[in-house]
Amino acid sequence: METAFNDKQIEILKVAETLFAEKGFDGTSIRDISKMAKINIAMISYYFGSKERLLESLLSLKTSGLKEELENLLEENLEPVEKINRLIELYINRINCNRGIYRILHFELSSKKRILNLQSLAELKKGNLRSLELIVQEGQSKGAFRKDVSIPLITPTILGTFFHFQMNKPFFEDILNLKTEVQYDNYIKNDLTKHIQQTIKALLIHEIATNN
Amino acid sequence: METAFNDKQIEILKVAETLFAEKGFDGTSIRDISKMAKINIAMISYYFGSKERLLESLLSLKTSGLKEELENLLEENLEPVEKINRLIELYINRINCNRGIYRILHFELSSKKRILNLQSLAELKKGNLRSLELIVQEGQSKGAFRKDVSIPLITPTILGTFFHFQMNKPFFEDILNLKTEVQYDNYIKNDLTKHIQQTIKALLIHEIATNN
Amino acid sequence: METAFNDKQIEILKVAETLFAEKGFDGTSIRDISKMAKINIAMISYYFGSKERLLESLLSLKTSGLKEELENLLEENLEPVEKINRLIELYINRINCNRGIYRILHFELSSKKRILNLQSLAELKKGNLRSLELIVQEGQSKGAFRKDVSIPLITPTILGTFFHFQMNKPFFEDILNLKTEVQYDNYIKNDLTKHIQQTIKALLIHEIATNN
Amino acid sequence: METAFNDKQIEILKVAETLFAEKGFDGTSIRDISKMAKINIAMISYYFGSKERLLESLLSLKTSGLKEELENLLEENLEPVEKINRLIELYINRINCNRGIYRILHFELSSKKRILNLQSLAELKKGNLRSLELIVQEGQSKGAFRKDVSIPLITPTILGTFFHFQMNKPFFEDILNLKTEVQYDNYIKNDLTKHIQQTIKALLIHEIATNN
DNA sequence: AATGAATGAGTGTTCATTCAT
DNA sequence: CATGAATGAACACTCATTCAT
Repeated sequence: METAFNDKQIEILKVAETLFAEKGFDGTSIRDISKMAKINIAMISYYFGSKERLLESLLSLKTSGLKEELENLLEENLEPVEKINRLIELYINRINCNRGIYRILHFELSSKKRILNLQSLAELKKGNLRSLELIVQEGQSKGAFRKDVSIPLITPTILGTFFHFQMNKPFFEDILNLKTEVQYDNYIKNDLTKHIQQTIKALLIHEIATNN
Repeated sequence: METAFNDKQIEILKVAETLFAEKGFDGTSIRDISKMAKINIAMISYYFGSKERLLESLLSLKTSGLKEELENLLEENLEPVEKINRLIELYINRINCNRGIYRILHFELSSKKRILNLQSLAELKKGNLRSLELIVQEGQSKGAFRKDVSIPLITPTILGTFFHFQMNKPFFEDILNLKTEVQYDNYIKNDLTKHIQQTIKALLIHEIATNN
Repeated sequence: METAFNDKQIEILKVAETLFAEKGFDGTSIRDISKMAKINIAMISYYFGSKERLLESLLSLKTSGLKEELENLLEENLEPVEKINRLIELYINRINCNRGIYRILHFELSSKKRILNLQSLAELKKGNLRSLELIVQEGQSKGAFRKDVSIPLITPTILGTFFHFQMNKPFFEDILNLKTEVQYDNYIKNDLTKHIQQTIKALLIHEIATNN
Repeated sequence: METAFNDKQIEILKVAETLFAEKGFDGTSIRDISKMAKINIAMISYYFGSKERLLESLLSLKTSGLKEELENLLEENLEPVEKINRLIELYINRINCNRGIYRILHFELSSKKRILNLQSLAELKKGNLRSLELIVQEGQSKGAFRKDVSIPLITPTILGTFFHFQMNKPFFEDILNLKTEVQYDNYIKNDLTKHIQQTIKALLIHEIATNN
């Protein structure tokens, strides 16, 4: 638990999150951050060591707690299908609150040979997958879920759907006629979440008749 | 049809695609490109005007033909479910061949306030959506597909699943034990494609019983 | 006599000496010093005022006592040639113990328009020269030494020979096959010292025949 | 022979030499150089790759030709003692023309763990030593020189004396009453050179009587 | 008396682009 | 038509020093 950030550090992290989300990691300079956070440019190196380590701090801050939330969900007394729905809700909600950072986490980082704390990120992903496995296997043993489903590919479908929507925000705002930020957020909370839940549910339950 | 590129331009575009895929748009310098393409650094500005316009050229080159392929698919005499499967195959295959550029197209660009030719990209996306709509609506009118499906969200599920898998390549190589490039590619062509087809099929066909 | 340094100051000075010797004055940051001395970075400015004044303190500390040693030597009842030999020994030994600081004293400082306490350094050098003069003049009056020798240039020959050897340490380690630090130090104490003594003796005594 | 520098490069090298001589390598910024050379700051990286490689270029430029000069000297039909005198003259003259760079070459570099082209510098030094050896050995075989002299230590005495004088310029200007640059240069050309020649000659010829 | 926090100037280097030829 | 040379702005980062406590 070295993550005891002071006020200025938190301010920097907040600004960094915003800017990384807007312009990507490479696209954001520490000058941009220091200017928007109204701190001296040297403070970033001073507090975090480097731009990359700032990102690391941001990642660890934003991903903290997810593991616990998932574990709590596992303990709850719910039907498997309901657990899946809750898991999707939890994912969407959490990621929606931390859009920028999750985009970096899942996409920008993948394309770089970064040295950074990828180990802990991989652990996080593995933990998430393990939680999902437990839920699905529970449903399978209860006879509620089909058994010929590739569990590791469920997460890409959940998160990928969300991210693709998010990444093409202007396009969807246009064709779905979402004129305000509120409308857009509501669409995510209601329609998009339901679509993903519906999709995963169908995948897990649906008896595919004969072919393919 | 301004796309009459000469040999050097094509070489530049090829190199640019590779490097953009590897290191992202911001992460790639025109020095890198000019070095790898063994051309003078000034050529890029000379031929394409700027780094951004080089990207535009690359995008238009790489997305050309997709529209026609989709229209051909629509004309074919196939069952709706089979058309969907073919469409998914077509998407995956095409995108898999142009990984780098599609990643930029769908993710990197979204986060920038770029001035570039987003109009034509939006048109492309709209065309793609329209094709999908036609297929789904055909299936719905034939009674093969459910009617309470959000068609615009199908594309995010198809492409998002693929991209998320792609972007987390090292992670999936690890947990799926894909040791060689060939194994990885085969997994995409077979398992991942099938997963997406299975998912969309289930979504479109599955009669969701009572709740939700 | 403002030189009443406390423990921390002494620790800082010790570390500074080491680092200045290793990496030069410009090449050493007060961060390096504070880190190695395990004190707060602000301590250096606090205790010494500035990096330059830290150097001044170090110089005055390290050069203290030399004057007295020289004066004691003058008093001793020795033949002039033996006094010269002892003086050379004294120089070599002393400088060899304070390599880093003497290098800065004689070389690095000369190239800077430093404001620092050059006056006291000049006084020191003048004192040293005066001691040498007294010894040589004694030898000359006794008829042991030639009279056509430029006394001020003797010091450059003594110290310059030593410094040049020291500064090209890796080179001489190589060609003289000095594999360990001990071998190197022994070479200085024995061979190099003898070479300088031999050189100065020859210069002072040798009757140059006819030409030149 | 890659050393075909154009006019601007030569201008940069000239300025760099001056500034390195004045303020040392670390003490000189490429901004200083670019400002004094009236070129854009980026040109230094453009032409030389880096500040360190600029130094390398400067070194190779300034040390070129020395080897040939020494070899020519070896060929000449002169008495050994005269060859030594000429060698000293040659050294002093050459180094005096390239003060700054030789100071870096012999002193500043020694204190850094530089990766740079130290190999070629070591070769140069070895070559110089070899030339000296040949001359001294010739004198020894002719019976003109003593045989109990450490040849590798002769160079430190020659160069060290000169450098020490040079490095303490203000001090010697003071005590030797050298009021103008011309007086100072003349002192080097005449008195200092003669002192060194006298010293080395005495060392090589003088029969040390009994003791020591 | 002592220090963690903070500063502004400075570092070497790389950037996309332009210009003269 | 093509390019080597050149540019100024920007980059991440480190510097010695100061200040509030």
